[in-house]
Amino acid sequence: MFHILEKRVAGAFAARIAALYGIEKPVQTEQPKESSFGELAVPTAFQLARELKKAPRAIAQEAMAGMGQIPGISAIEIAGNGYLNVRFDRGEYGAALLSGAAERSQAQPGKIIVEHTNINPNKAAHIGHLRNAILGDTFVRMLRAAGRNVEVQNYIDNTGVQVADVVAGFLHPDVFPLDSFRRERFDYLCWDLYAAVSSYYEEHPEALEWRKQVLHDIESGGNAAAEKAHEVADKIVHAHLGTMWRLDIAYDVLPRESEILHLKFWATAFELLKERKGIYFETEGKNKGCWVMPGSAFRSGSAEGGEEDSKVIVRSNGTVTYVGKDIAYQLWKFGLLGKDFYYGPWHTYPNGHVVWASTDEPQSGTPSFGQGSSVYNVIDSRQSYLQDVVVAGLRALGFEKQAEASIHFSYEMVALSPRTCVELGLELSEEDKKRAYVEVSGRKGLGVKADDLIDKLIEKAFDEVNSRHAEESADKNRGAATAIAVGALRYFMLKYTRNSVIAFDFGEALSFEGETGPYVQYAAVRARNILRKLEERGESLPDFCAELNSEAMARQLKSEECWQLLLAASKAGSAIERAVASGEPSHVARYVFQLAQAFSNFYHGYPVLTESNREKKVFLLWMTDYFRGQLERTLEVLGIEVPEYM
RNA sequence: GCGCCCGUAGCUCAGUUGGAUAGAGCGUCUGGCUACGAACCAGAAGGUCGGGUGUUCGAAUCACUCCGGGCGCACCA
Repeated sequence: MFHILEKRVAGAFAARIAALYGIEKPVQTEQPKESSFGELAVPTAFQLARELKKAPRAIAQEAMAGMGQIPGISAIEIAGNGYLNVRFDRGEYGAALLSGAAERSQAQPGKIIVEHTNINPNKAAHIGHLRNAILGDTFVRMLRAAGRNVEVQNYIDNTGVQVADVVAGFLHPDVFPLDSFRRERFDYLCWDLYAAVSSYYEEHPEALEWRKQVLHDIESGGNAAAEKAHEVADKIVHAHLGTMWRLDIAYDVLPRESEILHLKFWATAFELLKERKGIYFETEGKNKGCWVMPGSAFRSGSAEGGEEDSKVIVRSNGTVTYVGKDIAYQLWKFGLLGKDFYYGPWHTYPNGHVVWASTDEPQSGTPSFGQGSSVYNVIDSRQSYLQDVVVAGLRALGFEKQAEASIHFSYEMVALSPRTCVELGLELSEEDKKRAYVEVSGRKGLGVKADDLIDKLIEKAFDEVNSRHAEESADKNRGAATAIAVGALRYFMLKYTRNSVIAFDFGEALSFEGETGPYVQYAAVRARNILRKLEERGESLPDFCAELNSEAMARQLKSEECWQLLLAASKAGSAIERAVASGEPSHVARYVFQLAQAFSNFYHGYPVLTESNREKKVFLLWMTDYFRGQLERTLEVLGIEVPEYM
């Protein structure tokens, strides 16, 4: 509701300024420094001061003088040197919230593709992958809440070197006897095997021949290595989908590299790139014999930097690099390749949603994917260089609009705090101990597995729930504990802004107090409890619309404290909209925490059930119900469920 | 060497894109449960926004510079 008035006020001032000075400019609104100043502040007079060569205060006066009535606004005041402070009509505002006016955002045209997770299918997922998937999934939820049409893709590199390395491990049981690994879970076995193979390569560089051979076998197909590669990748993808589903993360389609190869996506893109001179054949220097993209295409600063800066797209042996395939894939996402995958159902989630995977066999009656109008690639910031190359590829082909609509949704890595490394039994060098954090490494097997972390969180939450609800069954308590664990984890990954490095620390991640998911869940649970207790006392929820008109609202909202609480609760839409605009899920997390704080204040300040004044009691019950709804709705955007009790 | 990111309370981080007196959580110290559940609430202490110069009505935010840290810059992905 808040953002509707925000827009209305901004629009009214913009129109006024256009009429007064002939300046067409969007007007910004902000939160006043003090709540006593009003609900919205308009700093526009300051921004116009230079242009108009006038004192801000004078501009503010002129702007206000001819301003007609704005619906829902009770007063506008000039403050300080030229702030325009706007006050809402409290009664009307409350009544509008009660009637639920215009809360649904209308659908927007075009499809947004969000690609996230993208884990190499050769080992169990770790906390770094969790940040990617949680950020991506939450961004998807934010977009959908804002009325956008979104398709979720999870790209599977099932033919790459990482899979090949694990396959090489399986093919050499003499060197890597399977008995020497923990085998209760396939993805965990591969985790250890991958680390073992990687370290074996370090000591025996000649063994790298295995990798080459396996990659070659995978490409030609119809042999033991190719067979094994399929088995490994498919099993691991299922494991990853299972891990992510624990966190309520699902996908629409899994485009796989094997089909990009078989369906010759690259060959088509290659022809286009050659034809439109996006890449050229290098005849001399270190890149002799390769097809390369000049550095000037994707590096802003490099003035004809020469071959040093250029990026090899096709190797001298004729094989294509990952970036090359990525360009083809990106073209497909926009529907620019002139080719499509075939699709087969890969997995059906418990809620009935089907995730499809690409295949190279024609199928009938399958849905269509791709054809996006904009594309978000959720990839960590270390790969920004490669993302720049992909975008440069589109640009070189003349797809300027699509290049603009290709967004690298980047985020910083998750590292481990030195303390957590010690807890994991990892030996740290002296210099690592002094660092603020230590980088995770799949190759070294250095990291925290996603499922282990989730298990640990559930275990701890289970203890907490049990200590409070010994009367409930273990099953029910485990259900609540799971919701709490997921809430804690998702919130932890979302509370930081994207470009802040997370130094993962067990102590912090396992905390359920303060700025955490469980704190917010707790607020929602308590709101529900009030409403439940009402029924237990034999009363029923009043018909709010019948008992509260705008006069009653105005009377109740004269209380400054109540008004501020309600105002805070009504800002969910505004918070989500800002978060979408800035592409920053942490803004939503921050908001929901403030929302929970506001409710906790309300909870302590106003005994609802024992209120003797009928109008006030109805009003307080409505406030409780409104808070409950806002908390639930916003948590849903964060992918956090509210347990029955906790 | 070049490019990107970061430096804000003891610790971990926000700061609505240049706005009014810089905010949270944790930790520390005080106080509050025969309860709409204390996974909570109230209060206190804690700051040269890394240093400097500049831009203007106004800078944590923009520019330049220096210091300190991180990450990239493969015929790996």
